[in-house]
Amino acid sequence: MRYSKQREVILEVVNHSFNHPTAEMVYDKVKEKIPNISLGTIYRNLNALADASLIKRISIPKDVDHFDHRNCDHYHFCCMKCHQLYDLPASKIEMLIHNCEKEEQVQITDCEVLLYGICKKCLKGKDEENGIKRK
Amino acid sequence: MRYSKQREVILEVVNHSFNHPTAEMVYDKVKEKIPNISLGTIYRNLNALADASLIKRISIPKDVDHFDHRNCDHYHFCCMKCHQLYDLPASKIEMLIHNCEKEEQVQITDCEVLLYGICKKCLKGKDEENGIKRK
DNA sequence: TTGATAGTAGTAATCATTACTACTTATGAG
DNA sequence: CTCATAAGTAGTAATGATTACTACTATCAA
Repeated sequence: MRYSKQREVILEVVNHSFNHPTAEMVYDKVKEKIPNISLGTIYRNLNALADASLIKRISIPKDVDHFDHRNCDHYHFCCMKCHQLYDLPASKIEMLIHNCEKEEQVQITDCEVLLYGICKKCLKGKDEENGIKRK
Repeated sequence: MRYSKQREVILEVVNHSFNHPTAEMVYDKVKEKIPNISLGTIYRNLNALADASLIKRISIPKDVDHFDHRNCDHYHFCCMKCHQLYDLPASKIEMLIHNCEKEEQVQITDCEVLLYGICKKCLKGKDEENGIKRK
């Protein structure tokens, strides 16, 4: 993979975003630095970066893909009321993966745990404060 | 939700499928019993059944949605080589969910664990035997 | 330096999914 | 039972996120 300014900025934007941005959201951020960037370039590079395991792609039912910087293992919680996506700390996942590799004789390279429910805010009835919504 | 023959057959097809069918695959199966069923009817009912928690929707990166009968808890393994989706038995998930609810003060209603890697068959170099492929 | 080729902007095409429309069916109140 | 109402359906059109295409540009190894 050869260097490009566009890809550098896209990676930087994802790495500095803590809201699991969609391609569209990355597009808006990158446009601030490269105003004439093409949406196709965003998609192509997000896919390339995810394939190269430099970022992570998160698929959520009935929603477009989100992307996430790839630091240490963690998992995700999706609120079914405000559709906000939250990070949750990893703890038991390593063991789960290890067990699975042994018992099923597969080789696991990646893991996505998605929990669904109602977030703390919405449980308190403060859902109207949240920003990110599903279409 | 009112009775319809179409929805009954769709639910029956999903419940008797052990290959995590897509809407298209359900469509093909249902057509054997109701030849003039509409694809829109399949989508509408799969969504209704998933919303009513009678079946489960599985979202996989770079793939269309799959559906699954909803029996006891289990999780999924997606082979990155043959793109086959496998069931894996649940074991540690309950604990993980319980911990998370306590620590994060959220209410969890559903859980999807997706592991990625290479399946047993593909590790043995028998990938050409597999059927289901991504676009 | 330079040429092969990966990357890009801009636009058109794709295709899974949803919306729409006119018709059909389930079902519950009378 | 019967019949009005509203949920469901088939068939088709529309949507919209994503990808493909094309002509141009930039990277970088030799």
